[in-house]
Order: sequence, then structure tokens, then C-alpha cells
Amino acid sequence: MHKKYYITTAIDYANGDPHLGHAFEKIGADVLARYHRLRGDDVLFVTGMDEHGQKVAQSAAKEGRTPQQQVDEIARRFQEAWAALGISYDRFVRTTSESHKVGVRALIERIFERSPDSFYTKTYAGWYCVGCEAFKTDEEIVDGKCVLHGTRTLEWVEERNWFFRLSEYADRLRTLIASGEFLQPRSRANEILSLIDQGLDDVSASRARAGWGIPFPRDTGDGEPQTTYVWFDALPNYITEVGFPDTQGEFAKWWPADVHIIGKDITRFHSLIWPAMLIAAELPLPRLVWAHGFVLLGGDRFSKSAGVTLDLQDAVSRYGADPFRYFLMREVPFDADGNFSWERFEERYNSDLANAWGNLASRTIAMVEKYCGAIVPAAELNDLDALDAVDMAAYDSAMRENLPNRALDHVWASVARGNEYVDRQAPWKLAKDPAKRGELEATLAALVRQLVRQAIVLSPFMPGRCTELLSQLGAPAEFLNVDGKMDSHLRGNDVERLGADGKMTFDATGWRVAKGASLFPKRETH
RNA sequence: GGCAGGGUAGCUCAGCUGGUGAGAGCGCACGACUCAUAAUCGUGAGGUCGCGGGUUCGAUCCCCGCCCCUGCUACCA
Repeated sequence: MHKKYYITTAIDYANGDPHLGHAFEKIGADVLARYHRLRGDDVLFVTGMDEHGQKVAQSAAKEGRTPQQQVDEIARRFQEAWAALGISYDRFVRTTSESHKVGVRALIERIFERSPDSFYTKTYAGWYCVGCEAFKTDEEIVDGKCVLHGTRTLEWVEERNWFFRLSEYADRLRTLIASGEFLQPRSRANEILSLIDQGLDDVSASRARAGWGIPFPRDTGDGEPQTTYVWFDALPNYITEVGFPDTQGEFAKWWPADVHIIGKDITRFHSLIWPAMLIAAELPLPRLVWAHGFVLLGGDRFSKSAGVTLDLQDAVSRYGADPFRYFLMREVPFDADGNFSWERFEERYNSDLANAWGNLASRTIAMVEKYCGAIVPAAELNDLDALDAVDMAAYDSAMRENLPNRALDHVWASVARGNEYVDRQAPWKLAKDPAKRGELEATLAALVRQLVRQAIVLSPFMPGRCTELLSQLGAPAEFLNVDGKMDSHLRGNDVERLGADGKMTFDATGWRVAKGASLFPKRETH
């Protein structure tokens, strides 16, 4: 019996090229999605783009393009980046798609029907900054300009908008978040609780300025067309992509989402406005909102203006996507901030990948070739398997808690055990004594089994290299199907590689190993 | 300013409700081995556990004060 697992990422604002921050989130979500596929869950992994807003329209104008041309181009670049990083999403949602627009309007209408008091109109007057797409308070205005956009002039705007009565939901939201199960990690839940305790303000649901967006389905009575404001435009992507407003079929199968993976900076929208919208619409709430931290560069948050950036293409081309994915997942906790530096990357690459794991594979395969004619000998399970089982179980529970970095710690405990085991058994000595033939074979078979286990549990992190290792170990075809290329997702699964209890069953006896190129070659030192 | 979290070996961090000599990984030094990507295995150096008080037979872990860092303090997303 397979469970369904619907995982989403934040949809990225189509206002620039993909960067390390975007990549970290997508890689993290991808690792979780692949892990669940490995377990045999029926996975739906959705990511995409948020493509409306005045800033998009303006940058398009600057480029001499229509807004649609502009977002088409940016969406293409994001999808290229995700392909290069091996992000195995099932669907790429775009808020400019017709189906999304239909879904958004339907959701708003549904809220009008089910919770008639949730929307109301209010006239708002103030200085409006186009750069921020927001009204500014006196403190935010210096010399008649917005402090963040000193080159743009502010506009005095009076408009009648639709508001959403978020304040009305404060009690229910507090209960929801205080449970500790809806919003994680706990530190983020605590921040939102304190926000609730300060009192929730109602939020805009529409803007009167005709803009690049979805027309709000109802007018405010002053004749001005209303455009759906960002929350009501972007957040519903999680349901429109699974068929809403049709609540049968796909929607019934996938919704509610099992987890929304988001950055900690947009926690409040996902843990307050989104559930309030769903309550108002009388729709089920997602099971979990997971707010990850940020990847810092040299201790600073990356930013284009400060020159703190990292070119994704460059990052991938240096060692390949797999080591890059591994490094980010190993070095940056998924529940807090972490640091990226090439210095650290090289350390990790050399010690963890090349020296420890890559070399363990290399020496094991070489010995099976040398001492056993390249055929994996038959042998009973031994202590190595038993000790590894503890680490594999720990890996499993860490993955279920959305902490891939901790899961990797346990896999590397297994890797270290493997290298110790080789030295302790010293197969090269056993090979010289015909009386120890049995022990030699038991040793090498145990090492092959261990590598298979490691390749399987690491495949969500490094799908390409793990497939390569399994291939070198002589694993049959169904074992090799762990790559997550865009055109060959591992869906459902034919072979239960990782059971519901985290245990694996397979028999490597008789596999023909073939040593190939190094899994993690060291670069020329210069 | 308020609220929350944190300051432990060169680096990244573990240390549950206070108690035999404060730990891991990486890095470093020395030794062993030779199957392997000059990889691996073993041993070791070494830290006033942010600062100052207090409670206690005894505190890195409790209390008070101070210093420093980070996050949140709502409509860019």
C-alpha cells in the first residue's frame, strides 16, 4: 500500500535569474521528493513561478517586451537551471496560466459564498511606491522618496480595495500553529505565535490599479477595475495545480499537500494568510509548512547589489550537479542557516566523497575483481549489515523529519565503518591463505551489500553518481532506475528498495562488478 | 526598544531534566598498512565551555547582570 505524498516549493518571483537561494530550496525539496519515491510513495512534486505584479510589467517594458514574453523567458531560464541541477519536479506551475487564473477567481468566489463576511471594501489613501508595490508610512519616506527606491517618485493614491478579514481568524490560527505540527521548525512557529499575539491586521486582497495580474472577480462599486493582490494570486497555486476549482479527481487525490517547502522569509504568508484563506473557503489545510533557512556566502546573505553571488552554472560545471547537491544538503541544515564557500566545498568533496565513499567503492570493486573474478560471492549477512541497519534506520527517521543533513551524518557513519572494516579484515592477507577463502568472500560480499545500501539511500542526493556506482557493482536494471531526469521519473516503484520500515532486501550474489572511472575524481591541484 | 534563539578545540558543530578525567567530523602531527582516487586505519596534540557574580557538596548545562551575534517585530516576494 503506497501513500500519496504531495510536496511543493515556493514559486519564485519572475523578477530575475535563479540563484543559490532558489537552488537550495529546490534541491532540498527534490531530495525529499526522491526519498519518498524511494519509499514507494506516490509523489507529486510541484514547483513554479509567480509571474504577476507591476515590477514584472515594468522590467518587461524596460526590455521592450510584453510582460508575457518577459515571464516566458525567465521561466525558461529557471527550468534550465532546474534541469541542470536534476530537480525532478512533476509539474511546473505558472501563475499566468489560464488554469491558474480560473482557479484563483473560483477560490475568491468560493470565499464570498462560504464566508461572506471575510471580504470587505475599504478606501485607502497614501503614498504609493511602485518599486515596492506598496503604500509607505511616513518613516519610510525621505525627501518625498521611498527609502528603498530613491530614484522613483512616490504617487499619492486613493483607492478603494477589497480587504480580507485575517484578524477574524487569529484564534484558530494560534491554535493551529501552537500545535507545533502545522508549522515547523518550532523556532519559526514561535515567531509567528508572537506575531499573532501582537494582533493581526487585515490584508489587502485587491489593488485598484489596473496591472499585470488577475482581475479580481468583483468590483468595489467605484468603477475602478480591481486586480487580485499577491497573496490571493500566488498562494492558490498549490491547489490550482491539482485541478481546483474541480474538487473531485486530482484535487481529491492530492490535496491537502503533505508539505509546503518555503523560505523562512515568507513564513507568515504560508502560516497565516494561506490557512485563513482555506478556512474561509472551507477547504482542508496543508499538513505541514516547512520553513527552511538561508544559504549564506562567506557569512553574508547573497545579494546582487553587494556582489555576493554565486553563478549556478559555474557551481555545477566545477564538479557536477551531484556533488553540489550533496554539499548543500550536508553543510546547510534544512532548519537553519548555513554557509557556502568553495574552500569548504573542496574539503567536503575530498574528504567525504573522494577519499571516504568514492575510495571505499573503488577499493571494494577492485578487490572483488582481483580476488573473486569480478563475481560477488555468496555469503550470509554479518555484523556489518547489523551495525549498518541502525544507521539506515536513523537515516530514515531523519528524512521523515525533513532533516536531510542529519540523514547524511548517519550514512557517513556507515561509510566510515566500511573503511574500518576493510582494514580490520585485510582481504589482501586473507587472499594469501587458501584456508581463509570463506572469510575473504564473506568480507567482500558484505562490502558490496553495504555499497548497495549506501547508493540507494544516497540516490535522492546524488542520483547520477549512485546510478553509476550501482552499475559498476553489476546491479540489475531495476536497481539502476534511480535517476531523476526530467523525462524518466521514478514513479511509484517496481522494486521496493527501501521498505516502509527503512529496511532493504536484495541479494547481490552473482553480480558482476566492473570498475569504471572514479566516482568522485579529484581535480588537478594547481 | 520588545520577543525568541545563540556564543563549547583552527573550522563546522554534539553535549537530554546539573555529578566518574568536556565530545564528533574536518584540518594538523606521528605511526601502521598496501586492496584503493598518495586514498585508508591507529594514536596524539589540544579548549579559562562569551564576561562577572550567585545557588549548590558539585555547573558548560540553574538564577541575576553585562558584552557580542542572529531571527522576528506584517502587505517587495
